[in-house]
Amino acid sequence: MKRVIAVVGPTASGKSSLALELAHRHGGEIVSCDSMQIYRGMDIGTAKSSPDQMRLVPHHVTDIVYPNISYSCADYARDASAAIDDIISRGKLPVICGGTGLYLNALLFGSGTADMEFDDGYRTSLENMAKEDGGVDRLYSMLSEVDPDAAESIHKNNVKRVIRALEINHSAGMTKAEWDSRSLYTEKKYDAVIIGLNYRSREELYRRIEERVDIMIKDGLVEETRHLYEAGMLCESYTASQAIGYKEILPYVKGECDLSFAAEELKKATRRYAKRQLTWFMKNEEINWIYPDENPYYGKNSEKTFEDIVNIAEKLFIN
RNA sequence: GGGGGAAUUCCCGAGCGGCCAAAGGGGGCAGACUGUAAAUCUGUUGUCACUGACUUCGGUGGUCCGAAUCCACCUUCCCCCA
Repeated sequence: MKRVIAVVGPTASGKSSLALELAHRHGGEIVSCDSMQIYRGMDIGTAKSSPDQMRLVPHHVTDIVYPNISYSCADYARDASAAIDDIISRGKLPVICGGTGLYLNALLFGSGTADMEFDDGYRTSLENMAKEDGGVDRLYSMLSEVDPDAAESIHKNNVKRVIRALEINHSAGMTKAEWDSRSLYTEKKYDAVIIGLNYRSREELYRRIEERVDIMIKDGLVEETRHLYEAGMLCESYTASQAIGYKEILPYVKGECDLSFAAEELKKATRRYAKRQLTWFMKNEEINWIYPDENPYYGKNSEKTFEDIVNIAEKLFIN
C-alpha cells in the first residue's frame, strides 16, 4: 500500500517545521492539508512556508487558485491524491501537513467517486429562504419531510448543514446516509502514519498562537490584507474571505477599528479555531500524539527539543 | 468644603422587597461536523452529597416572615458646584 506520513494538529503547534524537517531528511515532499493555503496571495495570514523552504522541499496543493475561485473539499481530495501519486511515482515520500481535519479525512478515507453536479440555483433559493422570517424552521421541516434521519442528526439552527442535506436529496435523489456511505471508503487508500502535535498546557498553545499573530502583523499581514482587498479578493461570498487573519484585519484596513483591537480579535479567533481543530483530531484514534511541552525523561514541565520531536516522529515510521 | 450618582457572579451589564444563583452580551470550557470547514452549529459556565442543600450581589450593622433590592454608618470610584 502507498506509504504516506501526515503531520496534523492545531494551528501554531509546530506542524510545518516538523513536516519540513522530516521531508528534508527522508527525501520527502510536502502535501499541504490546509483549506486556506490553497489560495494564491494569501501567504502571511495562512503561515505558508517561505519561498526558500519551498525551494528546499517541494510543496503541493498550495497556491493553486486565486481567492475568488471556490475550491471544495472534493477538489482537494482529488488534487492531493494526484499529488501523492505523483510523488510516489518519483520514489519520494509524501508528507501531508495541515490542520484541516475534514480535508485529511476526505484524502485518507474518502473515495472521491461520489461526485455530482450541484444545482447552484437551488442552493441560492434555500439560502434566501433561510433569511426570511421563520425560514430556518421551514427549511428544517422540509428536511424532516424528505430525510428524517438527517434531520435527527442536524441541529435546526445549523442552516449550512440543513441546506447541504436538502441539496443531496434534491440533486442526488438519496438520503444523506446513503450519500455518505457512498463517499466513504471502507478500506484505506494509504498506509498512513499520522503524527499529531499538541500541548499538554492549553496556555502554552495559546501563548504560541498569540506570539505568532504578533509576528504575522510584523511581517506585513496588514499590507497583505490591503492588497487582497484592493484586488477585490476578499468579497464576502468567497470562501477565502473566511480565512482567519484577513477577516479580522480587514476592518482595520477599512479604518473601522484600530490595529490593537483587530489583533486581539485575530488572536481570539485563532484560539477558538485551535480548539475546534483539537476537537476534530482528538476523535481520530490513529493519531500518534506528540506533546512538545512534556518530556518524560526530565519530569513534568520540561520541554522536548525540536530534535527530540523529530526523533520520536521518525521512530513512528521507520521500522 | 457643598451637592448628586455608582459599587452585581471571570468581564460588561440588567435587576430595585418574595417567581433571583440572579436577564442579556462578552470571554472561558466541552462537543458536533463526511463536497462552502480558518466555515457552520450545539451545550455549559457559584459550590456540593446536584429534581435538593449551601455560599454569593463593596463592608458592617439594622428593618422585615423574607433583602442584590429598604435604612444607617463605613470604604472606593465618578460627576457637578466651590
